[in-house]
Amino acid sequence: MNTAPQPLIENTSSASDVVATNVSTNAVQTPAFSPLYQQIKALILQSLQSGEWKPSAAIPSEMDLAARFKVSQGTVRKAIDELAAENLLVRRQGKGTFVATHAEQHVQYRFLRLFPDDGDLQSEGPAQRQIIDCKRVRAPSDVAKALAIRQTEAVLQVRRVLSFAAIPTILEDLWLPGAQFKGLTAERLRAYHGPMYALFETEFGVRMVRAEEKIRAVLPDEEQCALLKIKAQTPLLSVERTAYTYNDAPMELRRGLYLTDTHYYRNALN
Amino acid sequence: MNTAPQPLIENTSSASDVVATNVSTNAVQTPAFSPLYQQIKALILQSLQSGEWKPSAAIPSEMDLAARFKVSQGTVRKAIDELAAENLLVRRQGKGTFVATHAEQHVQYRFLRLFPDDGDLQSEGPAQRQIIDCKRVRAPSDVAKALAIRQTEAVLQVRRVLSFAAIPTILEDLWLPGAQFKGLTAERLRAYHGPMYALFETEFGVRMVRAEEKIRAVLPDEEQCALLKIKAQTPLLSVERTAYTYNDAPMELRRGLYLTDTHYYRNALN
DNA sequence: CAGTGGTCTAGACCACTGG
DNA sequence: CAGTGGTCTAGACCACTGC
Repeated sequence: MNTAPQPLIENTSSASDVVATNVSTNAVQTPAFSPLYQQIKALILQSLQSGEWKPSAAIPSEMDLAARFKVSQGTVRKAIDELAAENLLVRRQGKGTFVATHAEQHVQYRFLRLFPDDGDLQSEGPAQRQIIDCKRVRAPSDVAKALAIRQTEAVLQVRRVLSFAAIPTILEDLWLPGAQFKGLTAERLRAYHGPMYALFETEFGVRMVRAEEKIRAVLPDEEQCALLKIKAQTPLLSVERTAYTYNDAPMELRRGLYLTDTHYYRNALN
Repeated sequence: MNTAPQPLIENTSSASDVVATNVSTNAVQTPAFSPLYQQIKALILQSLQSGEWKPSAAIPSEMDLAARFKVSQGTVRKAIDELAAENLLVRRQGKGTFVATHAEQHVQYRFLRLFPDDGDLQSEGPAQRQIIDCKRVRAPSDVAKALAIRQTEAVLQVRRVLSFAAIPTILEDLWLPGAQFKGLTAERLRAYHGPMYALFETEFGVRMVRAEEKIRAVLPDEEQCALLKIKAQTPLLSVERTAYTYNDAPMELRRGLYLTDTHYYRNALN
């Protein structure tokens, strides 16, 4: 289990052999000072990314990690604290620290901010999902740009409709890099029950870690009206999401149209 | 400067006189365990709320606070860490810890999530502001509910238009509880240059700490079209914001209409 | 009861700021 | 140079979980 202790960057040699200190390079004055706990954080991140610890599994205890990295428990703790704050890890007192997952989340749909006007939660039950299409295409230029791939590369394009209480509410198009999602088909999407991002984790080893959304108000075209069963001139929320895995690598572009007659997009500002 | 040490709740008497421990009440089994640093956090919060430390001023050093509260520096540190994470305090290494403010913010408009399509920042210069109206009215029922006041109470209603590069982009109506904002007039709003929330801080001692937004897509009515100088059937983002001071007390209801032709609402998901 | 995360302390040293 | 926040350690004890 325990791999060999990883080398830690010593910014300078000092007291207890691994204490971080500043190093004044003569080169381009980049301070480049990195605290020990940041280095530990990076090492834990590596293990997460490499798949050493699978989603929903427990990572080693703080004491174990402290021994492995040859630092104090407090330093490991601070590293884990940050990773937990970023929703990459989940701490559970008395049990351990676990790799976060999009499945078995207390709130299904971690990234979906649409809520019904009345009932507080998305407690109208899970959305009904209808996969319209799933095909392999050459990446359009805007998609290629968003996913940081070349236009010559293939992407998977999925179109689906989500309904709440049998009312079509969300029309989504999403694009995934073909390289990472070989073998994804409409059938597999239909067969899977649970969040799509959970399927990505278990079937393709791709973990969506964060996302950015650009929101606009738009009017739908005829095709969109038909799919959402709405009349023309119905204003819709256009939600363009770019989702990222580790290392800020974009892995999904998603364009959603949200019907906001009986739902609203909720956002908290701090 | 230093007030007398505040009493700390001892969940049980233990080692060093103020260590937090669980107390098993025989009453309704509420654990009611509160770590020391949470109590310290609450005390700091009190001082912020009472105005002991003004916005943009420095609070006492960690060592001073530790002495004042009779706890270790580490405990004060953890309390301040959380307050900084909630944007109530701002830490500056080598200088001190300061009370956060809506003025002199690195990004003006802390709560405004609208960005231009091209230029990354809101670097098209500050928005041009036009105060349309500022009047005192009896609180409509929905406003009263949002502000947690009675319908019989007076509220200030402000209407304004924000323009970017001379293009009207945001039409906002906002309601403020009359009790806290006595003497606010259109003239004073026009005279003040800087974020409105900064004016609230300096002139009325009201600090907006967090907010929640409900976002929808809507079509404007004739009056709104005229104010924004757009043609009918232009879809707009409807952004309804409730802003809170300390203790989660709602202090503002704001309804904005955003033109998203050349701007978008940006949101980060973690 | 052992093992895990959570809190608290005391002390040392580092990095940054400003006089 | 003194003062501030930032990092790191070592050790103690507490709260929670599950066997």
